[in-house]
Amino acid sequence: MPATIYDIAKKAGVSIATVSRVFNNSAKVSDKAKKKVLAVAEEMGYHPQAFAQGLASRKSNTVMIVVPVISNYFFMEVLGGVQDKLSQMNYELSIFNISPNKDIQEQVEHVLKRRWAEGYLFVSIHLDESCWAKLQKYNVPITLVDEHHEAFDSVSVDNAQGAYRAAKSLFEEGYDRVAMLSALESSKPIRDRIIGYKQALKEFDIPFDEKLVIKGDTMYRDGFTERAGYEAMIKILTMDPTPEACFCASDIQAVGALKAMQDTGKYIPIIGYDDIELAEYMGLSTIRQPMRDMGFFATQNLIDRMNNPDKAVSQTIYSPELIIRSSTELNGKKLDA
Amino acid sequence: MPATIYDIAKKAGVSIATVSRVFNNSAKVSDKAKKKVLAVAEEMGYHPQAFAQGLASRKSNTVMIVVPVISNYFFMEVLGGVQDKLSQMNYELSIFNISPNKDIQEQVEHVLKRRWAEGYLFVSIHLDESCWAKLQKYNVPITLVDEHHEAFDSVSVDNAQGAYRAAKSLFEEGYDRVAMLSALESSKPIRDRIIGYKQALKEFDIPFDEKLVIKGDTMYRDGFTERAGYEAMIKILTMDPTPEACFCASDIQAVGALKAMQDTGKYIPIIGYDDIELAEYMGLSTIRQPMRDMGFFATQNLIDRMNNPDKAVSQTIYSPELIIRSSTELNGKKLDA
DNA sequence: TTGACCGGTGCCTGCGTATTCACTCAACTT
DNA sequence: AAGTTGAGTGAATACGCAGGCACCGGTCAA
Repeated sequence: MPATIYDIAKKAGVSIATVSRVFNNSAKVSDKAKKKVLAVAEEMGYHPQAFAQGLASRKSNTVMIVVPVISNYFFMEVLGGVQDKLSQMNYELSIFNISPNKDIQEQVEHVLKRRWAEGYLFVSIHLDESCWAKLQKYNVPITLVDEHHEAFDSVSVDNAQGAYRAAKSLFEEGYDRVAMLSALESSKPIRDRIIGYKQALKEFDIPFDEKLVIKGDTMYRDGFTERAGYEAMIKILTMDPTPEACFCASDIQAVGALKAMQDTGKYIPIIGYDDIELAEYMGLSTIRQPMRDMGFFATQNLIDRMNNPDKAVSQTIYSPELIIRSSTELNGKKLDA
Repeated sequence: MPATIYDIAKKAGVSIATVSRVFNNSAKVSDKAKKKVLAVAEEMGYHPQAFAQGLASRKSNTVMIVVPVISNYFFMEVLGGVQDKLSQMNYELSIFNISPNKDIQEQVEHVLKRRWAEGYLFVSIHLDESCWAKLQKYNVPITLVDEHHEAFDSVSVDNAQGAYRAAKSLFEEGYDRVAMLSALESSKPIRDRIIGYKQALKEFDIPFDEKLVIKGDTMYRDGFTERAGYEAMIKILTMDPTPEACFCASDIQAVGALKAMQDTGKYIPIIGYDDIELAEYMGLSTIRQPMRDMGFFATQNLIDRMNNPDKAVSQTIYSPELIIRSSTELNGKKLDA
């Protein structure tokens, strides 16, 4: 059996209160007592038990990330940023993976009710209005990442604007028939990006053509996969007439799209979305989302709220940045990559 | 203030014991009492509090992953597998990120002492013998992923063999001067892969040339980055004589290497390591590690041990698989990608 | 000398739950 | 009829720790 605070107290000849103080740097403890306690603790391999501390202090020092898909570039980067901040602040990190098979709302509420963490980071969680309203009642610090709601702190990127910029850059190059390589439309970012795409169309007085919004067939990860991108691009390239350029809903899909172009030997300019690290090395033009920064900042924001529950709700919206590389420079020519 | 078990008990006209039983499906509770309790709980938004449950039951139902680098393809895939298993079993997931700035051993022990989780998954944690010995004393379920030690359950891939196969395949193609695009040698997988590389050299009676083991200059993430791969490949391509082929220590580095070849216009066959999803779409030959499976299996293994602490220690070693794609087919020609 | 003050310390209770044990009451046995 | 079961229940305690409060001894100023 692992040692408890009582064992340490007894062996060190002090009360448990003193042991507790030593481990919490709280109040004053004489150097002598402190050293003795630490020595005994070291000897017996003691350290306060997280759960007991949590219960007694009503603090878990834990932030929980609630997220639907874990194996995903966007999340991985956000996670990196979150962790950067968390280790600065000495907080624990838990991850709750929403299962797509069960009711999302129910799962989210269940997590909040258990009160495992002091603060929650909802990453890419999209709910409808009534659900958000219910969540407010829990009165728990929640920060949204990649989503936006007036009742919660949020950190997001303007997806419509990103798509708008991407599409616009292609129209400006003189392409009229610009396809959008899409993904599952149940994904909110996709819906927003389609909005941005349409907005650009409108600005250039080009009628919206439903047939130019294409997605793949495999809908694993909502269609944000290389495979789905490959499939979609094959469809695009076999259209008649072939679209002149393509805006992809994500870099990952763009990778598959590039492969499809190689395999078929037909090339059109494409632009991705995200600016994952690979994009630079693939010469992929894209829309940059500061994913890591978003994770970092959202975490900071969340911790701020945990420490000050009454502060005003803040909405942080990053502007997506257009990054031009070689994948949009070519024109009917083979990609030099 | 959130409701407690007492509030529910009082309002439902039963004792707290009964409420507890309802939420734990333990023993027998009359249907009538059960329904009443659930109704009241629903009404008051009650759910047992994780920390109190944990303290009282001495079970946290939590698995903790201990890992040095979070933003990393290998880890992301492993994590996906872990999560797949965990959600099947209804376990919580925590992540502890080892900081490179502090003493690893100390951090690991600290984590174990707190007893936050019931089982630990050490991913890519490499310690020396005396450290592993110390960890045994904690007598806590630990499963190693991407590492191997006789005292712990482990799930790993034979890195030496993987590198051996990669190098061998290049030698068999007739190349003699095969460079190894390496990374930080403090990384154990790197050391093992160098061993495999040397082993292949030996088999083909080619003397080992230290100068052919090249790494980049940026050592962020131990050198497992696109950038480091790019830098290293530039070095390789400017050597005189230029190596005839190259074995890369990871696919990510290989991506950078491919870019370097494009930028310089000099191409040599290369082979990567990992088989990340992208590799297929970049035509990158590589050594496949079943990362997701490893995560899944390791988790299963860990949970087995949590339920049966006395079972025999098991070492699972996956055999890496050689995947040939276009990046090794070319010969002094431009990559068709 | 007295009283205020302060660094240190221990006792005790509370945190919200699981669990043991004894108990009740009705159905069932012989 | 008395004894035997067993499902269902509640009181009490344990879990390991934090924190409030009281207390103790010494210092310093009045």
